[in-house]
Amino acid sequence: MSAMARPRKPLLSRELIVGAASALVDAEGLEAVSTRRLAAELGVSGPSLYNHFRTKDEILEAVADAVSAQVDLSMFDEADGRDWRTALHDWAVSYRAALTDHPHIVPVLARGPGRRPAGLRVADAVFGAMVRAGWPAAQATYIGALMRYFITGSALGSFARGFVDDATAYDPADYPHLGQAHLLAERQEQVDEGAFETGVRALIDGLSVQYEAILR
Amino acid sequence: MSAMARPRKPLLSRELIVGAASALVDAEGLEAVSTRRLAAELGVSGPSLYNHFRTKDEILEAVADAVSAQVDLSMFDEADGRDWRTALHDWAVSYRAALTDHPHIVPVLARGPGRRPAGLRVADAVFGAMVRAGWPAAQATYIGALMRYFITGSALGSFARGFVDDATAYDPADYPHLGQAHLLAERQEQVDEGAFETGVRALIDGLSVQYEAILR
DNA sequence: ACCTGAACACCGTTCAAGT
DNA sequence: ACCTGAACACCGTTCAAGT
Repeated sequence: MSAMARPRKPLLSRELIVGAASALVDAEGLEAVSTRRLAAELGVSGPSLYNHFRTKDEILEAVADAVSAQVDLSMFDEADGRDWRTALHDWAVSYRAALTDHPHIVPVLARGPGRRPAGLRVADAVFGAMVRAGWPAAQATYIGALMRYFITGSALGSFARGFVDDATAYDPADYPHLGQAHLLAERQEQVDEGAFETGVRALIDGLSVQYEAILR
Repeated sequence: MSAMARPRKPLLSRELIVGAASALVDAEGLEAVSTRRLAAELGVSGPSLYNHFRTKDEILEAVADAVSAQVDLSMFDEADGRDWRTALHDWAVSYRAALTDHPHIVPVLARGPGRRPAGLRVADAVFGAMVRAGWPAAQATYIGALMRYFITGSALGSFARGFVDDATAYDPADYPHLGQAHLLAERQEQVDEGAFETGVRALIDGLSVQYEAILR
C-alpha cells in the first residue's frame, strides 16, 4: 500500500467531477466550489482535477451544459407540427424550469452559449424551427437571441428576490411608489412567475405582429 | 515624518474608492478588482478600504449603483406627457446604453435592485408611470420586472459574444442550422442591436394587446 | 477616526515525484 | 496515465498598533 500515487483504475472521470460539482453548486452555491473542496468531496487531492479539466472554469461550463441538456426541444421537431408560437412558448417554459431547478449555475449559463454542446444544440433547434416556420434567417437569429435574453435574465435577476425583506430599507420619501416593496420578498415566486408569463406572452404576441407584416 | 499612520485629512472616501473601482472595472474587468490592487491604485494599503466599506462586495454594489444612476428617467415624468409605450421604449434604450457603456459590471447589476438606491429609483419610476397610464398595480409590477429581465439579459448574455470566433468549433453534423455561427462573432454588435430592438418592439406591441384587453 | 503591517485561512494552478 | 505533496503567487478580512 502506502502513498498510492496511481491506482490501476482511475479514481476520477469528467462525469464524476461534473456530477460532484453539480451537487455542490446546487447545495451550497457557486462560491462553495473551490478545487480543494470539490476534490475533497471526491476523495482526492486538489491538483488531481487538472488531469481531467484544464481549468476550474471548464468544470463550471460543463455543469452549465448539463443543465442546458435538460431543456426539452421536442416541440421544435418537424414531426411535432406545433405552431411556431406554441413551440416557442412551451420551450421558454421548459427552459426556465431547467434554470430555476439549478439557480446557482445561471450566472455561468447567462454568459452565452460559448462552446457548450448542449447550449449550442438549443440555439440550433430554435433557429431551425423559426426558419422552417417562414421567418427570414436574420429574424430567426434575433428570435433565438432575444428569447435567451429574456429567459436567462428572468432566471438570473429574479425581480422579487432582488428586494430585501425589510420594511425600513425603503423610505417612501425616496421611492414614492414602492411603499410595499418589502412585501415583494414574501410573494417572490408569484411575482417572478407572473412577470415571466406576462413577458413570454407579450414577446410572442409582439412577434406575431411582425410575422403577419412579413407575410404581407 | 516616518510611518504616517493617520494624516490630518483622510486619504480616502467612499466617492474616491467607488471612482477608482469603476475605472478599474471598466479598464480590466471584474476579476481585476482585488482589495489589494484597488488600494494600490489609490495609494493606500489593502485594509484601509474597510474603514469605508464593510466588504468588497459593497464596493461593487456601489459601482453598479453609479451605473444605474446614469439611466435617464425623464420620460416617466408626469409633465413629459409621453405615451407609456414610447416612454417604455425610450427608457429601455437608455438603460441598455448605460449597461453597454460598462459591460463588466453588468453581472453585479443583474442580481437585482437589492438595496441600491439608484436601482430602486429606476424601479419606482417605471412602476409609477405604468400605474398612471392605467395599468393595474399587479401588471405594473410585472412590467417593471420583465423589462429588467430583458434588458439585463441582453446586456449580460450578448448572444453573438457567446459564440466563439472559430469555424472548427461548430461541426455542421452536430448543429445543422448553425453553419455560419462563427460568422456571428464578426457581426457581434449588429446581432445584439437587432435582437434587442426586435425584442423591445415585440414586448411593447405584446403589452399593448394586453392593455387594450384590460380597458375592455 | 483612519491608516499601517502582520497574520489567518483560504484561493487556482504548476510541477517534480511516484507508480 | 493519473495521482500526490510541496510550492508559488495570490485572495478577503481581522486586528493590534500607531497617530
